[in-house]
Amino acid sequence: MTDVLANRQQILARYMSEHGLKSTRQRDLIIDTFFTTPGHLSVEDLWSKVRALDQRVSVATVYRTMKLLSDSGLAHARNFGDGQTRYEAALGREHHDHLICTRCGAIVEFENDRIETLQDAVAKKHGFAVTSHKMELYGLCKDCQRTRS
Amino acid sequence: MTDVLANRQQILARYMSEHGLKSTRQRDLIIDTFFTTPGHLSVEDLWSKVRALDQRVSVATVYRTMKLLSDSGLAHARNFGDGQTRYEAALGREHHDHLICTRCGAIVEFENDRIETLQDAVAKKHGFAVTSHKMELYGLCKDCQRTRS
DNA sequence: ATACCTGCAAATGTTTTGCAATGAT
DNA sequence: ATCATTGCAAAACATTTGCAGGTAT
Repeated sequence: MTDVLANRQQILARYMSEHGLKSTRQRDLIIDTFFTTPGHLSVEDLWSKVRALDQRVSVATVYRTMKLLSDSGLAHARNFGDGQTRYEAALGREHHDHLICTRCGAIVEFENDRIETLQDAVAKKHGFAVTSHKMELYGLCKDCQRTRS
Repeated sequence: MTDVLANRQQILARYMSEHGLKSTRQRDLIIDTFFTTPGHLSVEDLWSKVRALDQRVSVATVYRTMKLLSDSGLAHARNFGDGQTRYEAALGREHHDHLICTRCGAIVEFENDRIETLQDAVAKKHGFAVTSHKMELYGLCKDCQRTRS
């Protein structure tokens, strides 16, 4: 876990110096808050958490910072069909996919190596050099199947 | 092929009568254009095609009609990360997934039953009743790998 | 006649951007 | 000093919606 943290900071530091980016109060706070909050955060979610700690941070900066993290590869942008982009930490995590409950919005993560293997085979067959992929299964979670409202 | 067409019209007719919907010049033209155009159309794409045939059709109506087709199950809404919703015909087609070239935007469709089977198993393991799913592989297509611009 | 539909323009919700001021190195 | 970064408000998008007039059955 310490390794992951050190690794992340290293990647971020390198990325920032390579791109002439600076460390600022807002940036640091946003990045810190993002990486210490589990889940799939929308910019709005993240903004409200950040503002609880420092009210002098604008949404625009949160958008800009998350784009930065996304470009540097430290965060992944996800789109679960609710109209807003959500971000999740990318480093020190295995690749995984999602089950999404269409009633309550619950998101469950899962990994399946055999699916990944098959995906690679498919890509190869079509001559694609795949750099990323996403897979989402939509339906009703256990609880929502019970509660037929 | 004739079966598919007949089947589609039947489903649509039933859906429309069940929901008290009417057949109109705009609606018919939009639906017709949509089903006779292959590919993954954005509303903007579809609108421009429709307007070439009848300039008196507004975007709003195209949006409303595509939502209707989507609700009736005759079209699937897709989101490939370029910011607009794309629609594809749903009937008379096997379920399939997509390979998307991140440079030229090419979209290749594929099917893989073994992946589907594994997806079902995953969902079952987590107690989900899956109603739909999507899987997208992003990368460079054969041509774009060659042309390193 | 009675709903339903349409076009239009205004509204929405999310994300981006121009700009002058501020901040980091 | 220099150049990146910020907040703000305005702009940009894709999409939705209210409403008055038009249309299918």
